[in-house]
Amino acid sequence: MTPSLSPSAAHAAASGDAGVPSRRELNKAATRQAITDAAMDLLRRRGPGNFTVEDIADAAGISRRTFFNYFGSTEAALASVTFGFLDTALQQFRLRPAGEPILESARAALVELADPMTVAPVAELYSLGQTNPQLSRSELEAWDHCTEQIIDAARERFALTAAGDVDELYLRALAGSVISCGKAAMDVWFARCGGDLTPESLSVLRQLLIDSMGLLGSGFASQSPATPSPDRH
Amino acid sequence: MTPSLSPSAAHAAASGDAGVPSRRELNKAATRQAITDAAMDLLRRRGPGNFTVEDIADAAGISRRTFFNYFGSTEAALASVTFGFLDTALQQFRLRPAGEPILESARAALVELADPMTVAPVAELYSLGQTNPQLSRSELEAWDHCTEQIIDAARERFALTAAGDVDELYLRALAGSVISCGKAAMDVWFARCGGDLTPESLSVLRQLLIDSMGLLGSGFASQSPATPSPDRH
DNA sequence: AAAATACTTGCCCAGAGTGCAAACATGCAC
DNA sequence: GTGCATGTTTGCACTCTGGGCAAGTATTTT
Repeated sequence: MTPSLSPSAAHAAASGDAGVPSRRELNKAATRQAITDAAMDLLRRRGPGNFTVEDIADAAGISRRTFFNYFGSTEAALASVTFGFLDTALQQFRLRPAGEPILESARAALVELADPMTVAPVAELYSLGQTNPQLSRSELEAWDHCTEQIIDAARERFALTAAGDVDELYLRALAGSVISCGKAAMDVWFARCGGDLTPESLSVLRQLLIDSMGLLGSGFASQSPATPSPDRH
Repeated sequence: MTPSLSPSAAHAAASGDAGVPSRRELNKAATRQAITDAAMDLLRRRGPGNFTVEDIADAAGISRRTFFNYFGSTEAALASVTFGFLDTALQQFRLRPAGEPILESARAALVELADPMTVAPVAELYSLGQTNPQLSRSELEAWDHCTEQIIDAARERFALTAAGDVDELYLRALAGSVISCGKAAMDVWFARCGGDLTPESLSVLRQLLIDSMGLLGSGFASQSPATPSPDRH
């Protein structure tokens, strides 16, 4: 099963994304994948903190030095899983129509995450890394990186509908809150379902994500303290 | 020159907080402080990434090994500054009356941060560490830690007023959003005022914090950037 | 085929982080 | 005070990280 790489198409490579992936690109992607696979496997079998970069490199069939050409640390290799996960949400967000209320777009994007194929690696990573500080730190970084990207995406969207400058505080506070709520939903889901991937469990996750966006959209008005609308000024 | 440590009071030491601090506790606190001071000083003078743990230890007058008895890394030593900063906000939050709307409590707690003595170290750390990934990671961790503590504080508060179980999703989504909004306000402030500590700059920060809580309380209702309160300067 | 380019690897080195045991400081009882 | 128990610091030795460099190997271009 050789990849379809006709000589006539070869020149189109190296450009980056759309064209036929060159041999080099395929190799790099394969190596990258081999590394994260090996890392996940070791994480599963030995637990966090009980294996070295050299172990990963050996398992992936590359040298230790090459590992560092791809990732700066064990955690970075594992976090690439979370990055992929959050990129999924981000892509969904970008696909939403520009006129849609932004929280609705966020809700739609987050709900896409409650899919077995998408959430499985992250669920596993989460339960395994729960105890490891190094790992959690990388996870935080991934969420933060996603926040930055949502800020960009939202800024672009607002630039279309609004004339003047966009309020940076609005953008950043909103993006941060959306991500925090998504994270909260995931946390509660893990606590409640333990990363279970059954349809019922995923439906719980989906509902939690929807609910968290609902809370955000209503200004957290509901809960016990009787004042729904905080009078500012 | 012995500190007022009467024999009758001596037994109360070593318990943790309120009693007369023992000699050991004083020494440890002093060493801890010496370390973070030395670390901040080196950060100022050499820039992030241009000094080692050994440099810090030398400057603090302790051995490298002892440094690691106090902090797990250079970044951890620097992040203790941010921890202190966020603890200030947390204490303020805990002091608010239990009946108060929670977003109002959060607003009040955050506004306390816009104080020269409190914000100065963090402003410095922020501007110096802006470029350094290691450092930002530790900052993220500090904010996350604060989120966890706010969750606990809010849970306690709700346990007083509400009878049954408290909704975990509500708690976590709210706490995360509050922290995200506080962070967003700080980010915008740094971008706008560059960590300046003049009264005008601090008043901008105060207003940003207030505005971000307003946004949160209103569910980010205004989609157009025209509505939120105008920047003042 | 040969030259240009990109990727891999081994070698080397400074620095991070940690277990251990000896030295040292402090607290407590007599 | 003396002496013992307990907590803290330090040096030592060791493994692991992370990255510069140059030689080697694969891929692409001419």
